[in-house]
Amino acid sequence: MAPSPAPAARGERGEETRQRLLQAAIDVFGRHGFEASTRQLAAAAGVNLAAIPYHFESKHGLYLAAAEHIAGEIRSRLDPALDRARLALAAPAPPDAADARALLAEILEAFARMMVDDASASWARFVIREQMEPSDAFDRLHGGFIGPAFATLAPLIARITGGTAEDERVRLQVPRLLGQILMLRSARATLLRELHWNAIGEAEFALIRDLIRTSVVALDWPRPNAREDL
Amino acid sequence: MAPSPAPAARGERGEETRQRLLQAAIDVFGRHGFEASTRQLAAAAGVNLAAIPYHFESKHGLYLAAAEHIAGEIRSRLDPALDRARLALAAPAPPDAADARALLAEILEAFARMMVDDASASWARFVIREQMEPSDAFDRLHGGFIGPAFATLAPLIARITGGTAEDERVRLQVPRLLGQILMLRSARATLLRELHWNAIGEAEFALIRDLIRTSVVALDWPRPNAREDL
DNA sequence: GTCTATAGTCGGATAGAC
DNA sequence: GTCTATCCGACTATAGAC
Repeated sequence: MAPSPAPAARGERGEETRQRLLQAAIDVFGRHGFEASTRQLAAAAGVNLAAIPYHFESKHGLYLAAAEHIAGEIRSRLDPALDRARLALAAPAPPDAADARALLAEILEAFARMMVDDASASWARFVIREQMEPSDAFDRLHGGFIGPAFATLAPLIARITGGTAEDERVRLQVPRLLGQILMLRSARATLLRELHWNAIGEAEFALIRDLIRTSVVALDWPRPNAREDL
Repeated sequence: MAPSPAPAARGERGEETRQRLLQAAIDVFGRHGFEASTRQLAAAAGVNLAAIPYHFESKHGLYLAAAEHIAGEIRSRLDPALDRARLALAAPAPPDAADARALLAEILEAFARMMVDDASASWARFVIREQMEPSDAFDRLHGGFIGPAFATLAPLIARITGGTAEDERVRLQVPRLLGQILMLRSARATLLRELHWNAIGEAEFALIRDLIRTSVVALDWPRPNAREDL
């Protein structure tokens, strides 16, 4: 019944154990899903098995904590680009289509960087798992970063294509654009094999970035207000 | 050491048990990954637990058999559209850009149908899992349908955008286009929540189809040979 | 706060009756 | 071919020493 003690009440040693478990949990749960064993988790973290129920109440508690940690990490990576867009959208003079395209391209590029980064491989797996078969952890992911990101992207796209941020056609562009970047993880094995890549380094990322920019420019085409700029 | 008997040697009852296990395995493995328990699998199939090692040697053998079955199912769904494209590409007069666009749109639409169909939910989960964390089952998926599909899509896109099927920029378009459809599963929870959909029915699919067609038309833009047709 | 030891349950695979 | 019964190792969680 009694939850684990508040972080402030814990010593430094305890806090380190907590952090190690959290990091390991993201990786191991990402790879194996919730079915991963507590032994696996404890071994990966290099801590004792009994530390899991002590710090997180249960394996399930650790799972939820991992989801929240992921949301925080992702938000910190996307917020710089998202905040620039938020600022522009809230300004008295909202961005024109060209400005909106530039802001959007920046956000998508930050997202792609994340999908390519090895350090985020485990987060991405965790999130995609929850997308396909949501558990109660999905609420934390959605509230933590998915919802806020969507709320910024929809009006940004509306500035480019016309229409409003509530229009279904506009809103559908958000997962469409993100989906083609998400494939860097959700179709990674195919990508590497068919393009004969061993990994996604800077040279490969340059091609991906070009593709993103092109798809942003193509957003309002074949609509009449398409432009060659950006 | 001795593998399970050849299908022909098995009675009708045995063959039915085998099929039930295969169907259940695709669903249960898709949901829970390889960590799903044999008891879960047997219960879902409505057969005895001991039938798994009998028919498939081991849980792992059942997993591989499930991968092969999935490849066959997906191939049978995509082949009608893919074969039309193969025929056109092999013809003495290869398709022009407009024809290629129409063929491509058909293939992508068939793929989207599959991603939306409830019956294929379990296949899709299984495949995406293998993409993120490939096991030896991925080879069967790749050989079974991913490789052949890629081999047709790359030259088809080359006819639209210019360049050759070996060009990295052309090849990268394949996972990009498929990725924005794959999101129907890999980002399904977000899609439903943010668009306030309960499910993806015919009305919702119509919007998705429009988006696919638009993205095919936009493929060779801002290149000079973009056209307003299709 | 972290450890070892252990309780109680569930895992995959098999043996042998039918 | 299918079943029940069973082995034995791995599982989560807890108790209690330190």
